Amino acid sequence: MTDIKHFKPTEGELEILQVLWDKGKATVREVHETILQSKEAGYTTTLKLMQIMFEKGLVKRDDSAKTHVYQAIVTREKTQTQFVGKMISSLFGGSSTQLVMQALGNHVPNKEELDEIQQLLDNLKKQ
Amino acid sequence: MTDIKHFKPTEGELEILQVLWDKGKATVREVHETILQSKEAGYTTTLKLMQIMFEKGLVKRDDSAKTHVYQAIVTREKTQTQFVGKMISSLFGGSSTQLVMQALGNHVPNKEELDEIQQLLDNLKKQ
DNA sequence: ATATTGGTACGAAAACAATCGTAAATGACA
DNA sequence: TGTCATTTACGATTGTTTTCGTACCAATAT
Repeated sequence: MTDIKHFKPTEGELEILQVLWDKGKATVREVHETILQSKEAGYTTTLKLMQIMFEKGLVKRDDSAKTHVYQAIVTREKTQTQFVGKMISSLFGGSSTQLVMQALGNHVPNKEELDEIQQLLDNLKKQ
Repeated sequence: MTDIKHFKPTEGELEILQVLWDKGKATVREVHETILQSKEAGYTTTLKLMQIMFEKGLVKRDDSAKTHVYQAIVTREKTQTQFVGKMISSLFGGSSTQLVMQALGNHVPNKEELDEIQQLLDNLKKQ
């Protein structure tokens, strides 16, 4: 039995993960600069949050140089699955189809997206 | 300009809303009993939460009798839209299609569901 | 009448998350 | 070497959400 607990990232942690997923690796400053583009935040706030994420095992870091370089440990896919699953059960009565209908109904995808979904749908039908 | 603020329900509030949406109307006890089926909780905890939701305007209540009867004000649909939207932007880089793919890929819908989605897809294509 | 039962109100504590000020460490470089 | 800028470390504060104890109230049964 492994001792790995999988925390659900908080909202603030999610913002940081988003940046790390995009960039692959990033320093606190890089993450902070990115986050600044969409909201007010103090540098040490971001730093502290990333330190906490490190303690939680959400990210790893290379601290061989003065400026630490962070990297996400939890994957985007796993986190998406985690949140989507939670949402389906807490808000869509367990029906993923309901969620799909909601998402499609409220957004209006373009042709490429429609084709992509159609393709996935065709694959599912073949089983 | 209306003065209506739309709060994002917390996790605990969501559990209660779920019950109210299902039942239409319910007393604190009914909500509490239902919640007990899936997790530990004290009665006054549920009560307090529902009182807070009342103050926030998430629910209304009939307090003409000793035992108050609660009812959701926010709709399931609006709340779903709110959460799905937030999730798309915070976890799927703004692409609802990505969310749809995720949900479908991880669940495997049955034939009825597939047909339902296909139908919606067909409608979208006609535009 | 009074005890019992089942309900509401409410304040306070506990748990969790986010923010920030300040100190100490590190490295660049005049 | 000594100063400056940058960074990490960390504690404290603030804000929010959840939990719960206790008081109080109303209806009912004894």
